[in-house]
Amino acid sequence: MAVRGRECSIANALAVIGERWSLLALREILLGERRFDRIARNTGASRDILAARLRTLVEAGVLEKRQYERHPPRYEYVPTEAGRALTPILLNLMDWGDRYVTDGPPPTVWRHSCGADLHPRTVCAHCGEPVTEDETSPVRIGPVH
Amino acid sequence: MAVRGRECSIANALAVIGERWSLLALREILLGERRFDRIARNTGASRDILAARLRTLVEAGVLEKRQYERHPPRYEYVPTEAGRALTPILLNLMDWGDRYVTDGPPPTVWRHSCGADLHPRTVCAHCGEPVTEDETSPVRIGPVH
DNA sequence: GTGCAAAGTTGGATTTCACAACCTACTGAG
DNA sequence: CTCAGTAGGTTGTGAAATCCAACTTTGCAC
Repeated sequence: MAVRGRECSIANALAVIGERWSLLALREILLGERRFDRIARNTGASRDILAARLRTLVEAGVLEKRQYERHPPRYEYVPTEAGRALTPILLNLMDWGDRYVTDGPPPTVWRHSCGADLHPRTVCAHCGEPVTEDETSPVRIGPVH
Repeated sequence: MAVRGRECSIANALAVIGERWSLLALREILLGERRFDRIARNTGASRDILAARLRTLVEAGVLEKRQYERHPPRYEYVPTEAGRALTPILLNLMDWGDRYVTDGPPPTVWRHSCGADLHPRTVCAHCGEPVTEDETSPVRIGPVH
């Protein structure tokens, strides 16, 4: 898709969710918000840009636009499976922000079903050991165009 | 920091790494590239924007700019601890892109030190169980300004 | 018939971005 | 000595995206 640069699923993913307000809109939706006005207020995005981003996300299959009222027509945005699969990314992003950007205590805390406050850890699906930079290495890299 | 919208470490993180080319530059650096020209070519970013992004990342403490040659002055960019801590986010992003965006096989494959091809899984640091949307819930949410 | 709400769209000013060209300071080839 | 090449940017210009406020549409409550 990308005309230039390395062929890479990170670039492809960012083409879908990498615009400025996309991930914040998805954060609100995964927090349970469903409606345009509330997503706009809670993210701070301007309404025209938010409308464009939501349209992109629907076209990409990350969100579904559902009519919940016929007269007058009213719509809500619900995450698809692809949208729900972004939860780990948002939690890792929040954790990184808590550690390295936000001053003071974390503004938002999540709880896991086990009862503990949720701190995400990314592990190798095969062996279960944590993934850190020195435990991983690229074995095949996408070509640069 | 953000004038409006929810107080949230996701927004704070995106203020640092959410610009269009920042994560792709970090991808190259975590793949081992260190030099401006190679990062520019491999990402496809224009040189002026890349220079601005790298400056932001250095100011934010994600990268360190190191002089490796005095005459003429030459610099390389190396990740700090905060930069290396982005590895799980990039791997999760790549995995999501592989699954939901990229057509065909994954362009880039990583290997974990255990020997297997690396597929990241995000788990609860406390109990080790996978983190999915229905196993998590926000318990305290940052206020909206 | 006035006010309110939801879900956007429209117009205009501002800001950012992309692209090519240029600059500085060296190195190596001929 | 001159020319090409490399590294790491900066500058200028025009195109594109963004921000903001106001407006629209459809219905409901008073």
